[in-house]
Amino acid sequence: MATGRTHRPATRSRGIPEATVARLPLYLRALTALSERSVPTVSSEELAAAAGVNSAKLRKDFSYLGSYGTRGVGYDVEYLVYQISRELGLTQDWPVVIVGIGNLGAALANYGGFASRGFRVAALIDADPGMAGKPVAGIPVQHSDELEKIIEDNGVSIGVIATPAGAAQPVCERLVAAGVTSILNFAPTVLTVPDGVDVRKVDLSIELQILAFHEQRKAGEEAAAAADAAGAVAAVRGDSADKGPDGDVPAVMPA
Amino acid sequence: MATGRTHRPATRSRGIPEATVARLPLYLRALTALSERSVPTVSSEELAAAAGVNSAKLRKDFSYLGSYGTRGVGYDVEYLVYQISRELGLTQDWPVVIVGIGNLGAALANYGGFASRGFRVAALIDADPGMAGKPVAGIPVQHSDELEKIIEDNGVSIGVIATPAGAAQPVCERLVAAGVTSILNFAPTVLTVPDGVDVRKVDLSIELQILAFHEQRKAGEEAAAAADAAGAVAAVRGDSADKGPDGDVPAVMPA
DNA sequence: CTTTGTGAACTTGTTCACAGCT
DNA sequence: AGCTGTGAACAAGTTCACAAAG
Repeated sequence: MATGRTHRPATRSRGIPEATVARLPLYLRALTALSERSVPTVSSEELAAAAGVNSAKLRKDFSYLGSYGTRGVGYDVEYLVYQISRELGLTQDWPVVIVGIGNLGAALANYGGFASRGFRVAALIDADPGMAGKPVAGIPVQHSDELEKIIEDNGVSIGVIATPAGAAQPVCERLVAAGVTSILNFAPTVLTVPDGVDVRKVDLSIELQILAFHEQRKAGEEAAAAADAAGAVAAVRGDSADKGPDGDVPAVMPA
Repeated sequence: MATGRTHRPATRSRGIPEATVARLPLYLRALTALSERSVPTVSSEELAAAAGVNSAKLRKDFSYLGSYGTRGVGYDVEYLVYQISRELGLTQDWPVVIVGIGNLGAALANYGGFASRGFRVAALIDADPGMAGKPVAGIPVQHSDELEKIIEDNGVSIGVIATPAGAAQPVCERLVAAGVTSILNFAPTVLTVPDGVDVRKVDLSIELQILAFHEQRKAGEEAAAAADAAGAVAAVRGDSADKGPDGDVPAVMPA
């Protein structure tokens, strides 16, 4: 659909790596805190520490945006706040709808940091007619029949899905059909969308499972280290595997 | 602190890439759905589609776990569910505490998928004495004075932080001091933790900002494409930059 | 002398394409 | 014949280390 966009202004080719984009909000938050404390300038070292990354990465990230620092000095806080905000598109404000006003949807609607940075909750939508009209976070819930009309009237392009898993895909399709092109999905499902629509997912149980993996690995390392120290062979856990490599037995190679 | 763990059992060196680990929960979810529909086997192609990845990636991911498939046939659903569960550490169950029982904490406590897969909410903790004893999701909230005792008594190693931003770092430190080594952080702050402690963060406003970036880029592309088509030069947005490269002006290079 | 900005080296992750089993 | 498992090519992301700028 899009015309071939091969060239770009000579200045700086608009190819900010995805990993960098994902960190800009982090930098912006750290910078905003500095700005509130009226700190005028900050070095890559200090800012990196505040954002929890290393300074080389931060400098490289900023280099994709342009040359915004002063050698020997650092970065001007206000100026960087502005540049990053603009880069992220936060100088305009984005109306957002939240669909599915259960526990989570209500929590999201109440979330303060929402309105602060360029986002405005344009509507709360739920399929339960009993919810209609009830105010949540000061905004009356509307019935999902109104979904298309709300999207169009408010020019909404970002939708948040906080419905049960089963409802997510149909809701997603209605949002997209009505003109939404970015979706933040809290439902534990894979959403299928047409090209040109962005989906990001937030999934509690996936995050916990990743933590469990590392937690288990830590326990294994400990056991192995202990066995190492004792010079003993660790006990074999009884795994009922009938093929594939053995279960993950903490074995020890004597030095 | 850890003993040098350089060797490993000859079988299959325990080095599952992080990116693969992050996808295992996705595969597991798809497989569980198949299992519930009593589907006996599945091909990499089918499973990949269900998990929203491509089949080469899925096969490569599985190859890190071992050779669990059958050529010409596919993967045994039940068997894979078991292997992935074991790999993720979900065959044991993990007691979890949630600290900060506001809107979000309550929503998390009520989240069903929590208990289902190896995780058990061992306690809900809040700093407000008025909350103490109140049941949320059937579990009585306990006061934060009890935090250390709860962690130790229940052998909790995973903590979820759902407090306001300001409280997150102190809470984090108490959790870690009491023995927690994995933290899921919902507060919009960077947590600083000692080595050996894992932190994962879930941050609504970061996700929205990333979406806004892409949304803005889409709008720019559209405008540029339109300008292209018209053979006209797009209007210059009045940016008040005093240095650095120009604002992101959609310029056009005439062929 | 301090701190940025960035090529170049390195590491991690993805995709390709096909040999090897069943 | 069909589908997995995996080396090899490729792409993305990170870190190093230092020249250039103030």
